[in-house]
Amino acid sequence: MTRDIDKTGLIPGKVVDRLPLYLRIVKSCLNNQVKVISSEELADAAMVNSATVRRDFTFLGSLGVRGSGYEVEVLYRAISQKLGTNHAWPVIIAGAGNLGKALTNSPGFNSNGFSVVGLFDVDARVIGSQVNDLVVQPMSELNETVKDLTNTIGIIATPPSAAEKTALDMINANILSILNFAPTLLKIDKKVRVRNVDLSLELEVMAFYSTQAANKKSEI
Amino acid sequence: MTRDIDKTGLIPGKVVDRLPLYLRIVKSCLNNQVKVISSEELADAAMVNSATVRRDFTFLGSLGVRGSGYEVEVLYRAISQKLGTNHAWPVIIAGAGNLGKALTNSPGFNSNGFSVVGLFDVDARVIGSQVNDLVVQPMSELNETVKDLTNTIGIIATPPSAAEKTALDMINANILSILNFAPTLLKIDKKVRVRNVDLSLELEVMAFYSTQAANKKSEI
DNA sequence: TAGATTGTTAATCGATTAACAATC
DNA sequence: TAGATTGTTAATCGATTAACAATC
Repeated sequence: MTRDIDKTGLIPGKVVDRLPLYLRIVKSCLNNQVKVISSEELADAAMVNSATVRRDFTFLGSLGVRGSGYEVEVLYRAISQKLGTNHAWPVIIAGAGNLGKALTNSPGFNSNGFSVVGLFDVDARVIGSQVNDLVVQPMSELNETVKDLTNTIGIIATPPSAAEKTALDMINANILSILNFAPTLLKIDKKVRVRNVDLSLELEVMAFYSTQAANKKSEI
Repeated sequence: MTRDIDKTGLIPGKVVDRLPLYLRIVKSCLNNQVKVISSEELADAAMVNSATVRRDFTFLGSLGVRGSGYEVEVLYRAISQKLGTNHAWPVIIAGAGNLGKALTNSPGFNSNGFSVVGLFDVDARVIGSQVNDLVVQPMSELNETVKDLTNTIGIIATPPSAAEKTALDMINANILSILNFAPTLLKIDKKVRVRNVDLSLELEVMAFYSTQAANKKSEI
């Protein structure tokens, strides 16, 4: 995960990174009719320290009740609001290969306010094909599709070679938040918010720890 | 990205996280016939501080030449060795949906020593279908496929509901390193190295920064 | 020798957490 | 009032980085 954007001025990036995790836990409490949760319980579920939880929540205001804990409903609203997942986020995906299709169908991309409203590709062989309830559109239709939307988030799920051009097309369509799944560092205008997600990077880090473990075993 | 495994004792997790990035940059130098690179140049490419680069490299030994820089070839070998990407890593993927197929075809999963050697599913409708040069196998064949391999890495690309059982199947097949793409925290034996990759989490963090930016704009 | 860049020290910065007064 | 848990302080821990002596 690359840290391309930060500097909120207000709330530390590390805290922001934990909010979605808290949100997921709190939502499962909601589903299970749990009304109140303590920082200790939440900390257990999130695998962090309870002081960290309490400190993190102070960035959302004074939400808890001393002696009792946090009302789940209150937490849910506060975190959603802070993340912005309480309102709609249209998402468009460029690249209708396996990854693009996987993301289009992914529950995380069609809940919490997010919904995939367009799937684009340049390959004539996939344009027109059906994915879920979407039809793959040519990239040339991007502007038209997003022109009446606000705060559209663009996902780059193209091959690395096409990533840069795709980013420019998105910016041209006034998309200012881009999540890039192609393993390339995009060299684009700083006013655009870019987050890079590199799936194979995780694999290499995993290899490191496996090597460590294997070495340790062989020492015995 | 969750920090489930750490505690190398030797090399800090933050440094490990940067090694794959350095490796990619160094590899591109190799491809471009660049023989020597300074910490300053590398830092620029990786978007970190040059002192950080030099400090990170001390964990790999004393690799540089004062007054000149680092030999690209030397760096490449040292980082590959430390990460373990200098030897073969068999990878098996459970879940032959769009995500599983995307990962199977992903260059990052078929380079740097990694190669996907098996793709598994429980759904009779996809078992037997061809993905790249692999045929989707039933989960019941997992043990047989990996029994002669060492250091196999298992990828969970199943729906969340099947993640836990899949993890147990992998452990049963003696797979001790698991990369989990399902949005569930696996409750399994601590001897198994698990890394969780949550794609939608990134989307929520992105939403936060977009909200920030939108708010800032409306303040003007 | 002059110029450059490493490796390392020491300072700084930021994040985590133990501890506890405040208070439900 | 007794018990529990928050919100916050202060200590600790770890990571980053400026600065520079070492040295190619």
